[in-house]
Amino acid sequence: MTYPDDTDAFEVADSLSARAAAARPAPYLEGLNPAQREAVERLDGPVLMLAGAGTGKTRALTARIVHLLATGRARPNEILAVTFTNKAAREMKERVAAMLGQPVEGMPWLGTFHAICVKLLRRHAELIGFDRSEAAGEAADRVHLKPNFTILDTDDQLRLLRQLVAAEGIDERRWPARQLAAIIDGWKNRALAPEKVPAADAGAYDRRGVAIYAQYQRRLVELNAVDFGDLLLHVVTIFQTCPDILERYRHWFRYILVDEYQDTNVAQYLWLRLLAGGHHNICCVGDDDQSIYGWRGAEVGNILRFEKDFPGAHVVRLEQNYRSTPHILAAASAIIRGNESRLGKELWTEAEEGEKVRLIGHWDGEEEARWIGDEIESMQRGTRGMRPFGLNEIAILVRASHQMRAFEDRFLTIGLPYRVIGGPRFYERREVRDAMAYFRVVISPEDDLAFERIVNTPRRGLGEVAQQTIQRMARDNGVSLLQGAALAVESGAIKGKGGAALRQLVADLARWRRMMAETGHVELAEIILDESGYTGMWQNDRSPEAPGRLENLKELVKALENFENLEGFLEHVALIMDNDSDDGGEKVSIMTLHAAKGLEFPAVFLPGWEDGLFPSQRSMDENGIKGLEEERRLAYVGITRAEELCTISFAGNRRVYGQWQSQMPSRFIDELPQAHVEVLTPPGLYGGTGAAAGTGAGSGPESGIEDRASAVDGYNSPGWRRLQSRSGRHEPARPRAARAAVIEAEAVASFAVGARVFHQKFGYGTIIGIEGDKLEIAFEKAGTKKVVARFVTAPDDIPF
DNA sequence: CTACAACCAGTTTTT
DNA sequence: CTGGTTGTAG
Repeated sequence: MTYPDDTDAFEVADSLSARAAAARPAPYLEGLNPAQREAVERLDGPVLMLAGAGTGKTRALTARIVHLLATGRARPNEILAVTFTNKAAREMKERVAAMLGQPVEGMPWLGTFHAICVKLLRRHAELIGFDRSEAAGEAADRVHLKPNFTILDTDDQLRLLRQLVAAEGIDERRWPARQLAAIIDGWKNRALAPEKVPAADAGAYDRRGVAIYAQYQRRLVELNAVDFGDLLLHVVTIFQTCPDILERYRHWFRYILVDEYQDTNVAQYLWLRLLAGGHHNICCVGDDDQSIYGWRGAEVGNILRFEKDFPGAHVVRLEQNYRSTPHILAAASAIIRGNESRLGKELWTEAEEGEKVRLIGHWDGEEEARWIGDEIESMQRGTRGMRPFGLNEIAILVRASHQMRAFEDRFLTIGLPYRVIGGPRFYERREVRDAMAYFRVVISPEDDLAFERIVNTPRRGLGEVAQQTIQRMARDNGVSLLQGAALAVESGAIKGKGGAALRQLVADLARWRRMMAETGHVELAEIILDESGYTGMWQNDRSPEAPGRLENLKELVKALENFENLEGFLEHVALIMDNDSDDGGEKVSIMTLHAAKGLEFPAVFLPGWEDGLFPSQRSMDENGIKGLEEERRLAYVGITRAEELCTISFAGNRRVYGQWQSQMPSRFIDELPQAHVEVLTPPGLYGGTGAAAGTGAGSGPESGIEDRASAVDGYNSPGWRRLQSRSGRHEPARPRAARAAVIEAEAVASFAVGARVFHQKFGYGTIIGIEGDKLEIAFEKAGTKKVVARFVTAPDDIPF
């Protein structure tokens, strides 16, 4: 048993120890403040590094690793350093390398929870499994995971669950499989295997959740697959049931470091406790005030409880902030002080005063976007006595992604370059996943989930019936779907066009598989996509997304060039969902508050501070005070992203799902400290339409001062009431029910050939034919369609 | 089997 | 409003 990574990277440690022995001052300790230095040098026993926003946490963390190496406490491969994201892992690797002055290939255990668990699980896969007796009288045989298991993504996971749910005869409309997937995820986040799910959860998913969960886990093992949650769950299970293995790793990992500890879930927490159980040399870095992932299983409690979990723990507080001005810090501190459950920390800085946090209200979301667009343009030139800002220095941080659209629309019209960070990831896009499914089937013909995905994509005339035939063939003969398909072809079980197409597909797959030996993988990928008809499918597609999808396929093939072979590529993709394609030009960044964590910008805009939107109504409804506190932490994260200039805004009216709604300013606005806030005068409030908005708005004389005090005081300011009174302009005058009745009455009357009408989805059009209650309408934008009459109104009745 | 209209639900997101 | 899913007609 020599599993821990024994690859030698000892020279790094040796050369460093040599340097340390020479008694030269350690360069990596220079410039650290006392708190940082303590966090670096206190190597033994449990340490909690409470690192506020912008306090140099990564620097301390990397210095600590280097210090461990330099003092000879551990070799590079004896340090376990865990992060949440690949980006963080990469950054840490780079910074350690930079500090060491040489690459860190010898740190195999620096990575994300998931990546490290994959490594561990590949070694011990066979320990995960279950006993199955084939039939009565036969000896039980054990089905277990193999080291080459595949990692399913959420899509595959869902497809598998759907099958199980359907087999149970459950109506998916009442009980969506998606919901069950979330429940199972929740259990896995808490490290609960099916048999450990508490009785309190027995009612989940129509009382059948636990049973299907158990089936799902078995099915995964049969498929030799795991989902993301399993990576943690299985390793925890192994540690819990195999003391000898746990002991081995406890010994091997002499020092443990954890980044973003406030984001750990129960499974990760158990994992860490098990591994640190021997020596307790664990250093957790985090900030309870920045825990914003409760909704996906993160437990703030983990960090709040640290000192109880690890008796004798040393808590080091990093409170000197190197990022933001005093005004910004004061605003952030005032907000976060509203939270009860926190360990308590007070950020301070030596930086110059700078600008106050700016607050501004608007009529509606569009005006907010317009104002921010104008403001950014003037900031580029330098405005209000401030230095000019480059677009790369500016970010807009929103609570919910749908807020982004107003900005995108506005910025497109004024030609302001922007980039959206986050959003759908490259490897999650349909075309990319389809293409990868083809690769998967070629590499591993027994990958049933991938086969299912591609068997009728592009359309080959293999519908539900044909696919069921294939599945029956496979099941009856105990073989994979692909082999089942081959049997179906030979036996002629599938007739006609579909049969011929399937024969072709099976032959193609076999041929591509043979080609793997002599053809380069990039070329092979192109051949597969081309000959399967997949590329052609999108070329023939007239929908507006098709060109983009073809682009993505090209990009995918290009990405292949960075790998030795297809297998290596797929392994990489399973764990890494990076999407860093950017031309690097000067652009404003738009992202969610969640996506902004860990980033910083000289100037930050925080729009949409309205009750219900931020704090989010749903968060408060579902999690009460805990939900509100998490929202407050989100506000804290948002403000502390700003280095020099932070602008908070809210709108009096906002369109929510197409309906106008009047909004109340966020309760967080009340929590802002007046002394550190400057209230800007909303454009248009003192005359005009907002066209004159922007540049000069804040310089208004007394009226501005009056508002400044009152708007921070609350919702009763004159300025705010004026904003509210304007909201009426969006509301249709007639009550809704009356309006509907009128529409119905008039609509029936106006249905005649030649009449101009309006449809919710297709817009304006002219009636060109009538058949019973169906109208044939030539729409101006959407072409000719047949539509049920009640979905159509005469345009005069359109209420706005 | 496919295409298209109707229906419906709708934060935050990483691995 | 919008996108994703479901139901039905050809």
